[in-house]
Amino acid sequence: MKVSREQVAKNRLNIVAAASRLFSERGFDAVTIDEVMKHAGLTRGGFYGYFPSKDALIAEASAFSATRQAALPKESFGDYCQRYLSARHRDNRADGCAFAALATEAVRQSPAVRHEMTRNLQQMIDDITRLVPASPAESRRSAAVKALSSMLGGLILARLVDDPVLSDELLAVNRDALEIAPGQ
Amino acid sequence: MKVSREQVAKNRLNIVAAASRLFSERGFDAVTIDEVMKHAGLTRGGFYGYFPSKDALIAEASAFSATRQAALPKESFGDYCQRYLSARHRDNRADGCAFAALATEAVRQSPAVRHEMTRNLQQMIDDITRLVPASPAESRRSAAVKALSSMLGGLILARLVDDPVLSDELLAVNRDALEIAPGQ
DNA sequence: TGTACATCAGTGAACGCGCGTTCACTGATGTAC
DNA sequence: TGTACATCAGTGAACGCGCGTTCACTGATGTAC
Repeated sequence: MKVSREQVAKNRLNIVAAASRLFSERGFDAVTIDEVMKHAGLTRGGFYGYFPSKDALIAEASAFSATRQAALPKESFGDYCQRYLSARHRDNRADGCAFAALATEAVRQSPAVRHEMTRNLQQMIDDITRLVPASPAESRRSAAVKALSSMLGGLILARLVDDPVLSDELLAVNRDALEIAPGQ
Repeated sequence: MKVSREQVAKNRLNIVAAASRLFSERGFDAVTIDEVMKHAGLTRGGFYGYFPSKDALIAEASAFSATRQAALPKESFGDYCQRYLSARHRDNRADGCAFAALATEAVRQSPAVRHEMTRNLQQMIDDITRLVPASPAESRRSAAVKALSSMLGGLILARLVDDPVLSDELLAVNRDALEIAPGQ
């Protein structure tokens, strides 16, 4: 069943996109090639026509996931922070920030994955730096790095905890901190 | 080869301690029962005399790891933060904070694991709350939650990134923020 | 433009490895007398 | 206190399942004439 060249391009994209979502939702190990291919509308065996290994897919999916949870074109710093630290983002790992979903396991993947993650983080820092209102005596970039760190930490903890009150507190406290601190 | 009762108690502790270190270092999935038992000085088959399953060990190891990276008895808030965001802590996952090592994968473990993690986090927040210098217009607890979030986020990102300069920046920026911000 | 054929994307069965788990056995512990 | 025996912690081989990966085959695509 050969397939047209455009279909091949679409299939490849579907595979990467499905993988990216599934990995964020359940982690690299728990997601099987079989599942990814099913979500992409194909079957297991076809996978190796697109990628030489699961590792290669993980690297590609890592690069792809940069697009998710990026700052919206005209979003303010405050809006971005509110959105990042929202209950909605906490409860939707699949479509959310890949760092918050995969950071502690990504470290142990191939060097290619860490490299893609690093590129994505650089990009994200740059984006936030552009958004962040300048505050006296500290560079915008430092403010961006600080904001990103606390948002990430807050979201990760809010997801981890099995106590809804504590989870909400973790989001709210960090949200408040970001609203006031940078003087926005 | 029956073994004395005290030896049994020691063995059990060794198993949990070895598991806790190994899990922090390489994640729950990558560590095998075989490895844990070898590190505890025993062999594979003996494991099921102590625990009904790997999941049960993970839960127990999660409870155990609370002791690691706790605040030292007479440590100041500043010292604690410096230590948490040190290159040494970044480069030593096995003995470091279990949240920073396992947070994103712990979410998907059994409810027991999440519950232990939640207990540990409550404890950690309480400890830091006691340490944190009061600052005007915000409760000590909020300051503790904020500090913990940014330390965790900063450390996780510093570990993830494959660029040593960026990694150091992530530690340093968050360290500086914590030194100044709470007015210490 | 139409036809014949080579290419190759996709299929699904099968392979093989690793790891969690089980089990029959061993021999030291600790209890009963 | 000493001896005989039951208990049971530990061993290591074996089982079985799941998943990454391979492979022979199929049939639609797209090229050559």
